[in-house]
Amino acid sequence: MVDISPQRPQTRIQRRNTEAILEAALEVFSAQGFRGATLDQIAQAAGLSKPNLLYYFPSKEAIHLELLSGLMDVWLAPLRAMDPEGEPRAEIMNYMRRKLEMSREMPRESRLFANEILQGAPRMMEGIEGDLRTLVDEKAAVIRGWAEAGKIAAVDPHHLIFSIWALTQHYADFDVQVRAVLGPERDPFAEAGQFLDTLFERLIAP
Amino acid sequence: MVDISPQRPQTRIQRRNTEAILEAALEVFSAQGFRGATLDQIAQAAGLSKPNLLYYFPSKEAIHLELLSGLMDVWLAPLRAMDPEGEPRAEIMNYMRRKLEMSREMPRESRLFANEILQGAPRMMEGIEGDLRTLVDEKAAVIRGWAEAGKIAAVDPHHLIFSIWALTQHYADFDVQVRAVLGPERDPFAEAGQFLDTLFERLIAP
DNA sequence: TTAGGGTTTGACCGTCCGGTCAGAGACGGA
DNA sequence: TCCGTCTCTGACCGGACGGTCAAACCCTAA
Repeated sequence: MVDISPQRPQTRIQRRNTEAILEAALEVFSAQGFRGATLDQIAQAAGLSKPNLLYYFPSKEAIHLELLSGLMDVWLAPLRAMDPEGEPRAEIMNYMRRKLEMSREMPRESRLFANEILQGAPRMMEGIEGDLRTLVDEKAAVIRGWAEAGKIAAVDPHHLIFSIWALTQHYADFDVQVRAVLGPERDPFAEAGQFLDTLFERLIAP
Repeated sequence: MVDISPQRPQTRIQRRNTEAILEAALEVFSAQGFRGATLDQIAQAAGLSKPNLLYYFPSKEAIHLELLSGLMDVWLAPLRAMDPEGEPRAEIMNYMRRKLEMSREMPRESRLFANEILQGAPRMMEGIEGDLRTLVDEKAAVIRGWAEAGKIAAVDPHHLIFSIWALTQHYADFDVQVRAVLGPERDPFAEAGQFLDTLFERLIAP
């Protein structure tokens, strides 16, 4: 029996294999979408047989769900880290930079997320309407306070956050398009760092 | 025999049915992705039987391809319309506004496109590396000229275009997330119009 | 009205794919 | 060494799905 309960008294083999499976599943799901991925692909990428894979997870859906639920926290960490007591412009710029770095370091996670939202977020709606919305509203209130205090320009806080998401995730989710347009010599993420610094400096400067 | 050649001497029935199929396919593909969509779903949405659908198109892939190739031109039209002889700031702002309007009026097309790019653009690469790249490079050169003439701020033209894509398409592709965060009373697209006007005004002001 | 093509359908096929199962191997504690 | 549990596998199942086909239906132009 495999124990999927919160605290897992796992053997070495269990830990190694579940990790390999989740890693492989992230690779495949993010590249093919849920429906496009097959258990055979995931099993092969993980170096296991399909029945063996199903020994560790009860179903394809369970693997997907495990990835998504694990992702939510990681994904929101940078926003959570935005400090209401910090220096307003630095806090916003740092949030944006952390988010861009996540796009560079974790493009597969970004695409997994994008795939899910594109399909109408059938397996994430509760998390989005719950945790995510709560957190965004909370941070939006902080930003609004900064704007009212004249520390940053008066812009809609929710859309400011959306613009950070859109611009940073674009470089991960549309990577192939960006690279195809820029050509092989240019470094999208390095340039994006420069460009987005300029963009947001000008947007939030009081 | 159905004629799919460039100029089609179609009967009324043919035109009606191929249109119904493409409309239905757009609905289903954009919501489920290529792999997630089934011919039965498309046929049902089009009000036809599956074999009848396959009388008009040789395969699922062919329908998808027809949609994508038709989409490319529509999608790039606003950028094509950017006039090198026009007033620089107005041209850029109008391009952004047209793009945002397309996100509002054609969210399914936007999601179809996003789905394709996310999967690595297996069926669009030639178009992206060809037409799209050529057009973007051409317009980027125009924008660079405007910047060098001091008509707009000095920003990287390619990334300026990317930012317009990212910000406008975000409201179509991530619609469910945006609405879930904003709540049912707020109008995402109306607010986006305001916000993006401010953002790009500040970005490109010389 | 009727011949001929365009149009539609039910039945069917082969494959892919998620998932099951009985049992074989491997491993560790006593 | 031996036993019990954990781990792994080949063979298989049933449903979904893309696609085919022969035959029936219908529309229209002469």
